[in-house]
Amino acid sequence: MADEDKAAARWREIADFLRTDVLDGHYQPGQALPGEAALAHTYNTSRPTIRKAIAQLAGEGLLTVAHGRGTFLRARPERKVIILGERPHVDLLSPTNDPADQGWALSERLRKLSDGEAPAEQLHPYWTPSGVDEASVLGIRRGQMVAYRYAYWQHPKTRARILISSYTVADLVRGESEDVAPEHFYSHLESTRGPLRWTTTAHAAMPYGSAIEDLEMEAVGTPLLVTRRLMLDREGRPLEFTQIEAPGDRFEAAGGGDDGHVALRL
Amino acid sequence: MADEDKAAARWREIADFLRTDVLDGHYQPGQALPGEAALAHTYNTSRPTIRKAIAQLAGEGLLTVAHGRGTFLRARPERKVIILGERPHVDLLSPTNDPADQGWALSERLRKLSDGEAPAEQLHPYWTPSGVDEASVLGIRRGQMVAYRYAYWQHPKTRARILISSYTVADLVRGESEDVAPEHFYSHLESTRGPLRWTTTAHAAMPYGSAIEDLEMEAVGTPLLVTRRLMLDREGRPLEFTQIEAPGDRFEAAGGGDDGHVALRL
DNA sequence: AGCTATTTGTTCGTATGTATA
DNA sequence: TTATACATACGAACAAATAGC
Repeated sequence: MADEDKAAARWREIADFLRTDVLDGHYQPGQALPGEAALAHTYNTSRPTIRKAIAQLAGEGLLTVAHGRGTFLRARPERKVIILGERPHVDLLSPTNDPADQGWALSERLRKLSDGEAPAEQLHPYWTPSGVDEASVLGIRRGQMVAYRYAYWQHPKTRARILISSYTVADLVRGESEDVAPEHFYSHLESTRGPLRWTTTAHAAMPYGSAIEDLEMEAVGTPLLVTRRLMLDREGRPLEFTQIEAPGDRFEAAGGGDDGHVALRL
Repeated sequence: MADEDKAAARWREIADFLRTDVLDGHYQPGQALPGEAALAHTYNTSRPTIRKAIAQLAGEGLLTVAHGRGTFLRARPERKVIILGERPHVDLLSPTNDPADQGWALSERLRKLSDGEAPAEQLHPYWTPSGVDEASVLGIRRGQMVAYRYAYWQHPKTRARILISSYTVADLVRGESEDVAPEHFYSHLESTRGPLRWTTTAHAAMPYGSAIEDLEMEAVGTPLLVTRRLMLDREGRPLEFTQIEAPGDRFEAAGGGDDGHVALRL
């Protein structure tokens, strides 16, 4: 008897209503939606239910919620392009590689983090045991040592941030008497294991932990775009990889060969 | 008196504890975590708070929650590769293009959706006004007509699904007397607007609406990997784009040129 | 097949804290 | 300072899915 639609949970219905409103252009980017209490009244429900619906849309990247201010339609920024598969394959983390050459700056956050040291010091490698991820990509046992380098870069105009990191199989750059200097990693590997080959991939994942703050991402609704360039020796064994982690709402990866309004070659 | 640290919300603390457990390998992929009631007791809190913490980790892609069964450590499937920037540029949605040639099958879901019609009918274009997204990519006014084609493909072995869709500026494939047949879209555009150029990009976004079910994605914690190939005429004007939407935990995009265990060329 | 216990899902009410204008 | 708006938290009740007997 005139039963309502059926299964759908109330918060899903409401999320659907709000999503339709948003996609139909009822709100302008940046515009505030009615408050939670108002919405609860409008839809004749409770605040927790409204909050669940809003959380859903925030998780879809459509809304952002600001404590004490309100809930807003999220503006979609233009995406910058990260170009992949381009030669020559420079070491983006070499101390001699200046981000300014690429139109980027070292991130403020990086400067703050490296309080006791000169900023450039950050580009020196950390010798550390490989985690499950790095080990899998490099085809080594988990725990085998790698040289880890990283830097946060920031796009001066948009202030968008990226994290560039590199993992090198430690054995290959540790001499018996003395380690290879990081600025010579690539040339050393080329001469000892070359000719080198490269493959580049892009994938997406959800960020967590410090990555969210380090890249200044919205905590929800923004995936991480990971562009990864793997260096292989002449026999196809992985030696190193450099990856760029970037907020998925502000960057895209492009195959080489087009004009490219941008930026960065991996 | 002996107040705890300070700022952090209780559910964040608990999420951090659980995340640490997961990343430290306290659980095996697929293994069930303690129930919500048990966790609430363990952490001396309420079930809603536990649920918030679990929802956070599910949103990070670490856990999956199954109604009536429990909460489980999410297994990370191997990623299949979508190759981009490769020639020749075939029309993946031409009726003459058989998914089986690429090692794929039309998705079961597509068959079900096309109940009244033959499955191949789905590859016929829908003439429809462009939405904000398509209009922006094609550089046309929102609402200007486009030819929309799509197909769901499924990888037979992994059962992973992708959505391939294409938007063509309608004016270019509508004759005065008769429309261009979809299997001749590409050759028609080549002859009227060629020589054609192409650019390919990949980006990430959060899925919503029917995409989640259509691609059989977990509702939370999985971004969408969108690989998009844009066709440009000799003057650089966009004519068409084909995009592949794929679950971000099961696919990655790769620049052409490597061996590739794979699949599909865009 | 059916029943039951377990587990997660939904919803409400309520109270209090914190950020912002 | 005050008002508004979102954030956190608890308790409770019932619904729905699942698994085991």
